[in-house]
Amino acid sequence: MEKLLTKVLLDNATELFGQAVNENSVQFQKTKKEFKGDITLVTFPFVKLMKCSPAEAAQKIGDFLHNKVEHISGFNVVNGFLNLEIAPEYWVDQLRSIDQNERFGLQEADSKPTIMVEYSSPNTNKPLHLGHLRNIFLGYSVAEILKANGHKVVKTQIINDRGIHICKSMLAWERYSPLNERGERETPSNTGLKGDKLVGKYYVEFDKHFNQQAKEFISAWESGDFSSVSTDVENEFKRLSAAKEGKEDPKAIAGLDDKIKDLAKNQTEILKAAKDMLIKWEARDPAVYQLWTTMNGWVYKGFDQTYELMGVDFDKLYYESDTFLLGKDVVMEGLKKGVFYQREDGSVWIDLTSDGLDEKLVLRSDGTAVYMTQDIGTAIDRYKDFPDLDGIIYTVGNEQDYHFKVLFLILKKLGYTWADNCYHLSYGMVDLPTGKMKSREGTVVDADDLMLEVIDKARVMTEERGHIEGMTEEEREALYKMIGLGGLKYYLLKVDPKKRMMFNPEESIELNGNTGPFIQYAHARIQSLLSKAGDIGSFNTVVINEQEQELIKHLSAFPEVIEEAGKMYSPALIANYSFELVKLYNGFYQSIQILSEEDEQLRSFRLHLSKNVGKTINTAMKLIGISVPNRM
RNA sequence: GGUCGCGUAGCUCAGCUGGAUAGAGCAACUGCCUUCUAAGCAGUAGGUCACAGGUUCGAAUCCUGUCGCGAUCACCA
Repeated sequence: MEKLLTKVLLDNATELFGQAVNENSVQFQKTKKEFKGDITLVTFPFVKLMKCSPAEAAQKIGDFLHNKVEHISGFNVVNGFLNLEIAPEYWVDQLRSIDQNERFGLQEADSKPTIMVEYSSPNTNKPLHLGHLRNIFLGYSVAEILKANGHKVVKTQIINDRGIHICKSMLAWERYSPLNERGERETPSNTGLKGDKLVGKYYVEFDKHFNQQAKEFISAWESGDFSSVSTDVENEFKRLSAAKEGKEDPKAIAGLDDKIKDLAKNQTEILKAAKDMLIKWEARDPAVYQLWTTMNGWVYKGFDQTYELMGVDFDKLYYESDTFLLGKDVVMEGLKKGVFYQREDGSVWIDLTSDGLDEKLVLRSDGTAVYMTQDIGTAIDRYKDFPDLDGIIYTVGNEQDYHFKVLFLILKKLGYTWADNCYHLSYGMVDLPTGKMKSREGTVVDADDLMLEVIDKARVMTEERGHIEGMTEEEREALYKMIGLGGLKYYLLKVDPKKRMMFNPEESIELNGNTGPFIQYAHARIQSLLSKAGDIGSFNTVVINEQEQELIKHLSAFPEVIEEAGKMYSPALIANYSFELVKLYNGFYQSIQILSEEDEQLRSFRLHLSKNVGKTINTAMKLIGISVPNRM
């Protein structure tokens, strides 16, 4: 309707305004609740052209549209705002066409270019935590939203399966894992621990010894004992300690203490051992490689379990161990082309100062790759893997904003025009009421624990309410899972992804208000209603009330919401839309009777309306990865 | 210190490509289940949109500055 009205105004601009007008000056908005009408035109932009007061302009345009456009049944003017009223029959027609469209809101599948969405990039030395949950749910949802917009989507994850951090877990496991009576070290099968948890446990174990060894160095140094370190280290320690003298600012002192700690850490035997292991790994040392394969295997099994519970999947997996060497030749080519430059020590850099950024290293002086090198190579590689790829979306926290800014800029400078289609889906960190999540302080919320907790909470609360008689044990378990995870996903996705958010454990398992279960409940009620109704018949002419009209109006907006959510990469728009829809429906549901309505036409209309609200809830929730029950 | 982001009700968040009297949920308080699922509905109360300027017919929204919070600025990943 809005498009139609805009077109009518533009087509008749000369007659109305005396000259052609820019499309941007035609501003429609939803009519505010307190005024009569459905759609409102802001008339201020036309006042000058028409050389009259806003009220007169509105009156004139209102008269014109009223006569010209079929469904405009009336209008009123308030403060220069033209509130247009749309005939109820128009909305009834809208409902009919929504009803006939099984894929309401969705664009034709695969009608738009292919987009890759990378939405998980776990390290294999630690289990997944709450931050990963936001990341993964967000990326999964955006992938689904893009599909709904007609894009072909390749879901992917990059698995960080190599590097010093993995070696740390490996080393600690070899050194500190107790042997059982059969002489075996701990494994997932002989401990019953999930593989990622077991490996994570040894990463923590490494850190413990690591810190202990560093501490020993520092106390030795503080007592003047430098017997086990080089004079360079000795001098550096003395320099840092001297710098601390006389400093008042606790932050500055803490910074220096950190540097001292790093210095000590670098001297530890255990870190050196881990580094040796990494070198052996890179040389494909059979024993190290074997250990690496085994332990990563445990982790993947653990991750798979977590992903399954989360209800997410991937079309293509990338492993860093396969890709970490990529990009070097591209850098060498870029060097020849003059995109990069080489310093005396042989390291390769790019100067981005003219773009307002810094100089950035892309190859170390020893010729090895850095993170950036790898990312350049990997991106190019992905376009080789998927020749019809149009863009890549990287779902990564906003702490890496700078990295991606640089990455895309480099790709562009290297001449890859598709760099413009790469997008960093940057999301804000998740905070806890107690502050930031810090692994060192043990305040990290484990993904598995959290999911089991919300499911358990859903169980307790569902049993309390007792709508589950007659359900099998399996059905009940599925329901608890649906509600618990629905609540958690909704909680994490309802806020704007770009924003830092607060995770309140209490609120995340709430069932009332703006929550997943609230929306699921509405769906269950609708299904219950429909199953009691039997044949829902058909309707021709009905007189609908304001609530019904508002509901249809809101339903009609669904396709645009999906489109907007796709453009903004924002599941939050879908969540908020759904919440509004359910609030409107609940108001309607509670204020009228449906099954006992005597007017057959009206009864049928209301059932159709309910059915389509249910259908839309289902579609919308699927887009944010949430399933909806028929009973709860 | 440079760069980027954020600051809206007691709490958590919408609204931000400028438009009417700034909206929800939670928490608090009032009502509503002999009637389709009360995980619901109706209502009351709660605001210097961090602060100060500027642009505009009109600013929570755009610009500048100040304050506060966060991130980032590695031959780490």
